[in-house]
Amino acid sequence: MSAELKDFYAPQDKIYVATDCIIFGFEEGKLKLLVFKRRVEPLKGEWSLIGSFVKIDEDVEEAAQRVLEEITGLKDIFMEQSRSYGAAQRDPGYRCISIAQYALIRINDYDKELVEKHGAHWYEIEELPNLVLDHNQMVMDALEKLKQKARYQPIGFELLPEKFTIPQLQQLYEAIYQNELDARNFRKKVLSHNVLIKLDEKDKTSRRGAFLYKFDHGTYQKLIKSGYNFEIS
Amino acid sequence: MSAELKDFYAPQDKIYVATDCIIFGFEEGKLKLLVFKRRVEPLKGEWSLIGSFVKIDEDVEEAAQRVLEEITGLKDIFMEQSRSYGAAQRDPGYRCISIAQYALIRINDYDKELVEKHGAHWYEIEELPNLVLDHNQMVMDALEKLKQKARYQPIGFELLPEKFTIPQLQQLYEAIYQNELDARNFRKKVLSHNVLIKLDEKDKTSRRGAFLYKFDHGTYQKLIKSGYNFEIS
DNA sequence: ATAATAAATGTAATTTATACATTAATTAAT
DNA sequence: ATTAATTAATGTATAAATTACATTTATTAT
Repeated sequence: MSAELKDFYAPQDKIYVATDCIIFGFEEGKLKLLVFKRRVEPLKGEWSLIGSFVKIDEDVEEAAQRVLEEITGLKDIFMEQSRSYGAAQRDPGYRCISIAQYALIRINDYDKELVEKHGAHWYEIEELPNLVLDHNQMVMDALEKLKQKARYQPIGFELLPEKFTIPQLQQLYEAIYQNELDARNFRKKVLSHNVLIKLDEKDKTSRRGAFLYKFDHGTYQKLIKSGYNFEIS
Repeated sequence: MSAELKDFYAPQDKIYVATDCIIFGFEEGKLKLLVFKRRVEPLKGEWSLIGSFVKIDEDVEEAAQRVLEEITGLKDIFMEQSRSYGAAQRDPGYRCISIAQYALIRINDYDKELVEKHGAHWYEIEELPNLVLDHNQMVMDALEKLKQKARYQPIGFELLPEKFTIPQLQQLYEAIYQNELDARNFRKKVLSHNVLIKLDEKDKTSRRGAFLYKFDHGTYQKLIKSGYNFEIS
């Protein structure tokens, strides 16, 4: 058997596989990121994304969901693969590749308690501290993917409470796209897709109060099956 | 030390990391994919993407370039990460995750000779055979990424010879998008970006002959720096 | 000289995106 | 009770982009 084929049969180089979670949340009109104090040397105590090594009998997605559940107590969180980071020298400790996945979660007080127990902190995306290794790059890449995805699929709703107002939705898109949108044009556009259900309730955090809406998953599913394009702004 | 932290310090589960190459080419107006006869059991002799295990001291990108060079003799091929495949049971042999990368190469006779030596074959993308494992899925996903990318960045030129005609370019975009385009509108649009240089030569495979163009990398670089959007159709 | 082929070209109609200012509902203060 | 303050809600005109569509031109083969 040739050396080449032998390698193929019995490859010798196993590598640690990790997954790191870019956890986005939305609060007070700001896009936020959940970061953690690193618990191990080297760089112990530095800010870091949360991650885990992938276990031998575990899907990579499972590993990420496991980590998220440990931290937030939530199951079935929306998550998308961002990309993998495979540079040989990316981690000074081990040879370790990482598959970055971004998660969208609804921030609420319950989450925040759990989160604090893990020494974590919600940072505004515009005010992130330095993170260990290539984690800042991971955040930038994931944000780019989120921007892309949000433009064509209504994943933004994963970041909002079930009931939300149009101005809240606009703030969210402004935070994701990092630019301002015209209120009239925005409202026209999102309502034109007919996937929002107007409720009889109002959110009363402003003086006048704004009507609450919810996302119509049923209509949405029908529309995507018919090839409808959900471009927003 | 807690069990959790100990795991973190000395993780036990190393995993084989592979990279698989989705190699696109363009010939006779068709988008094509380079596939190989699998050389090892199980599934020996079945059609497969080409790939390799990533070596312990090798970047994942390096591994893919190494494989590509072995097969085609070409260095510095255009390549983009598609996504990773991390299901625990995806490969019946080993626990192995794979990072799929798609490559765009200019098919020519020289390549084809080298390629045939490796038991490979250029299949039209519309007529792909069954591939081993999750490789058909990898192709579908990579094609989707290629479509996305081609819409906003002129990567299609990586698939064409240095000199090409507008009708060839149109055929290429039709093959990638898998739909037909209007010749007048297409020409207007691509020329409007001012990144094509018209040459004095004609390609004479048709009776009338069509003017050859080349891509103006310099102007392109300037334009992207100024934030220009290269949407094509 | 003619026929066959594919390249090259312009315009009008439609759709989509953009810019922009006022009125309406409600609460807090007096 | 009246007024002021705040933010939600709304329409229209203009500009820009996209789409649909048919004829002429250059060249080669007969």
